[in-house]
Amino acid sequence: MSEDNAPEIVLSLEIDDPALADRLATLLGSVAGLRLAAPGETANASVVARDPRVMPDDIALTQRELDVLALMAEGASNKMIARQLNISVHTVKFHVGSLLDKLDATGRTDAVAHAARRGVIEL
Amino acid sequence: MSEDNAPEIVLSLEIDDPALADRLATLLGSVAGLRLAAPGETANASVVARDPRVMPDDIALTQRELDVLALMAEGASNKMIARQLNISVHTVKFHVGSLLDKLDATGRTDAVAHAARRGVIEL
DNA sequence: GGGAGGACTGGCCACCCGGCCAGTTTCGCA
DNA sequence: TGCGAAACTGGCCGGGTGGCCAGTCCTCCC
Repeated sequence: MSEDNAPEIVLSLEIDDPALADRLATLLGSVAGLRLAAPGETANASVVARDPRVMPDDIALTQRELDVLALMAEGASNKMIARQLNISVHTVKFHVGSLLDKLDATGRTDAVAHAARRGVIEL
Repeated sequence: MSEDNAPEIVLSLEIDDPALADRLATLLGSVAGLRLAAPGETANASVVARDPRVMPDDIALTQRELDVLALMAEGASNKMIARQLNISVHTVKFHVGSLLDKLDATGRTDAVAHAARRGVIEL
């Protein structure tokens, strides 16, 4: 591997959709410095795809709500989210309120748990 | 792209090891037909790396902390947890404090997210 | 017997959270 | 051209949260 001392990255595929798995295998198979794991081989990382069936009725969250939700799941406070998204704390609270409403949650912790449960977000 | 009607595959990276994440981002970023997800964006698939070093073992939580953690994941407030466990709110806050410390979390939401990520609790 | 750790409780306090009220702009759609 | 939806902002306020201090019990173990 010449002067490149970094070893190959071994990737395993955990894809439900056969078509997507095939496309990814093709795309990733031709990348130098990267290799797909042999059956049973321990990989450095896995490519996982959540089955679309798990997301029955996406609870119609807006893009902004999704942004806020993602940051909430990181444990960010309203102030941090506001800074991150370049909006005011009030706007964050507005979106959080909508989130609590749509996700039928009693607080931000509950909202993140519900969202993770129904696959809206990935922890 | 010509006759290739297949849309881009959007990949999100969930890698603990910064170095590995960086290498993967570089490698995957130059693959045609494939794109890395923007923050908060919903991806077709995720590249996850469970680094053994990052997961030392179960973080030695006491039974009481596990009780509190489970109720926290249900979105329960300190007052609710106290009632449920027949202890005072002060004791709940004491356990929550230990949880935040052991899970390296900034708040209760972050704590349940971390716990769920490393399999301490099941959502 | 004495030390260590866990579980438990209390007070105090700054800050955060969520809900309420109010308003604005922009966009698409009927 | 109006009308709703989405995004955004503000003030106000009760209650929740988390960090600090303090203490008491109990059990396990050296």
